[in-house]
Formats: sequence, C-alpha cells, structure tokens
Amino acid sequence: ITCSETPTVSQLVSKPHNPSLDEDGINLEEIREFAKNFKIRRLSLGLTQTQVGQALTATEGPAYSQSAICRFEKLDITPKSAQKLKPVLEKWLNEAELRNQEGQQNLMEFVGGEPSKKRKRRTSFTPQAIVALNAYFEKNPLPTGQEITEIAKELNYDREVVRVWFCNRRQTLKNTSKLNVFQIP
Amino acid sequence: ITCSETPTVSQLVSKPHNPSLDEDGINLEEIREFAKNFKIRRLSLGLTQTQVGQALTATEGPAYSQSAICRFEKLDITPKSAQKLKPVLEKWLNEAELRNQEGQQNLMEFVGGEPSKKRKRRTSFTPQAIVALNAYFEKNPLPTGQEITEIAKELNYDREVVRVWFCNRRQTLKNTSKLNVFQIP
DNA sequence: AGCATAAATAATAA
DNA sequence: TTATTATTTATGCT
Repeated sequence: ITCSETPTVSQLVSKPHNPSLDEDGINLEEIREFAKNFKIRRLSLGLTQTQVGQALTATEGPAYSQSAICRFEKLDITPKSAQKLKPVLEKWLNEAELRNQEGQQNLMEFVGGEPSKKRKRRTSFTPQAIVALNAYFEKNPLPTGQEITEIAKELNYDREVVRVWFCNRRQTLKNTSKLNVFQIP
Repeated sequence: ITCSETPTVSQLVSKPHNPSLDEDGINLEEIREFAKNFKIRRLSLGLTQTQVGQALTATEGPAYSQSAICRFEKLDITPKSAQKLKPVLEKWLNEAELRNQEGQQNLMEFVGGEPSKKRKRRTSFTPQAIVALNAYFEKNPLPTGQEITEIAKELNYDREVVRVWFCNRRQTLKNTSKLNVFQIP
C-alpha cells in the first residue's frame, strides 16, 4: 500500500528489519509491549475503554475519547502521539490498580462511574410477578392452557411468556435433586 | 427474593457467612478464583468465549456453546455443573497457553479457527440507501428474515449488513427515546 | 481528534 | 442450546 502519511506504531513494528528506536529516539518495541500489557491490566480491572477515556478526561490534562484508547491499544497512532499518551496511561493505571487493592468500591469511585450500573435486562418480570408466578407454580406446576391464559391476563404479561416461564421452571426442577435444601424459609 | 431453585455458584459465594465448602464438598471459593482467572487468561490469549466453546466442542467430550462459557465465567451455574466443567477448562487452557508460547500460529491451529480472519470493513451506506432503510424501518422495525433478504436485494447490499443495520438502528432508538414499545412495564 | 455508527463480543430470554 | 438483545470495540469520515 502506498501511503505518504506518517505511519502508525503498528505499521512500524511489524516491519522485520526496523530498528526498535525510530528517528526521534522513540522506543517502539517498548510502546508495543506496554500497549499489550495495558489492555490486559485494564481487562483485569474489569474496565472498558469508555471508562478509561472518561476517567482520564475527568482528571486534569487533555480529554480522551473511547476511540483514543482503542487506537492506542491497537497502536493505530503515530509514534509521537503514542509517546505522549503512554506516561499518562501508565500513571493512571497504576493509580487505578492501587485503588482496586483497597476494594472494588474505591476503584469505581476513582473511575467515576456509577458503581451500581447494571446491565439492562432484555425483558424481565417484576418482583411481584415472580412472587405471583412462584405461588401459582407451587399450587400447580402444570397449568392447563386455560389456566395459563388466566394467569397471563391477571399478571398482564403475554400468554406465551407465561407459558415458557412454566416450561423453564419445570425444566430447572427436573435437573435438580436438592431443591428444598436451598429454599429460603 | 424467594427462589426455590438450585442456587448458582455466584449466589452462594456472595453470602457472607457461607462456608466455602458446600454440602457436596465442592470448594466454591476455589471455583470462583478459577473462573476469574480463566477469563483473564482467556483474554490474554486474545480468545473469545465463542472460540473456546468451539474448540472444546471439537475435542472429544461434550460440546460447549458460547453461552456455556459465558455462564461459567459469570458463575451463573450450579456448583455441580461448575465442578464438572472446571477441570475441562483448566486442561484446555493450559494446553492453549503452551501452544501460544510456541507461536501465535500454533495457538490458532489448536483453537481451530481461521488464523487470518479479519474484521469486516466498515460499510458506508449511500445517502439514498439510508433514506430507504429508514423508510423500511418506519414501516417495520423488526423485519423477518425473508424481508431482510428482499430489502438487501432491493438496495444491493449484503444481507448480513442489512440485518446488522436493523439491529443497530433498534439499539439507537432504544437509547434515544425512553419510550420502549417492545417491553412490558 | 472525536463523533457517529458498523461490527464484534458477551449476556440472556426463549 | 439457540437466537437475539445489550454492550463494547473499531473505524470511516470530517
């Protein structure tokens, strides 16, 4: 590929006979090593690129988008940019790991995100509905078509959803032998 | 929450005063530690849950889906299942790490995937195509497989590209408007 | 340099 | 398990 732009770190280190120091005295091999390591350490902390970017933006210094973190990890940036970003990321990550040792809560506070942000469920039964369904199940685990229709109407859920709930519920029971041992009184 | 089903490992280890050995003599704490470690080691090798599942299925023994690997990592399985799966994953991962040391090529061969699988190039839709897609979306945001095929043919785009466009479009809409037409309150 | 969004991956209802 | 949604990553564009 003919490309007259400044090459990325990724392109430079992939060349077999390239010196590890480029003409500006930047150690490309070191950057590559750090980038790989950074990703693993980030994942070990359970953080996303978005979280890192937002956290860095919150600190003093320049702002970083998710894209910027992504491009650093992929080394899809120029050596000069990488050289500039590396110490920033290194410092931040060390701090984050320190906080993490003090507890998950500290890390989340440091990162600045809502610590309790949960993945949204595709669809879900309300707690009341689950209680009601379990009550119906206790009375009769194998309701007839008519009964399913009535339960669905009562709880204001789709009939098919209720039918499948009973199927899955029975299935679980079938695979389980120690059901009552774990039951909360 | 009242739940009479067999609890998952995740539920059991989260209880403060729970013994780390359950009544079957399964070391829950050890399983939790392994699951966490497994994920990090998997990511370090650059493997997806899908790849692990497929690779395990290719070996002798039972088949495992991406979902199964996901549930193990999240500990969203019963202690009995976890106990059964743990040694299988451990053995496989050790082997995979060994292959990886011998070179990336060896790992990919072991995993069984196409080693050169590249990410698909990002598609740029023409403005006309976007207008047309939005019109289709207004009429029906959830087209059937048959309809997707027809739209793709009509607009002269790859079927998969059109399918994903609808997925992402629904996603964007969901994030934008609080009004969720698909979900039961 | 970063927004918008396509593609890929993880999680989960069916 | 499968089929689909939820979430994250990657990239075309400017």
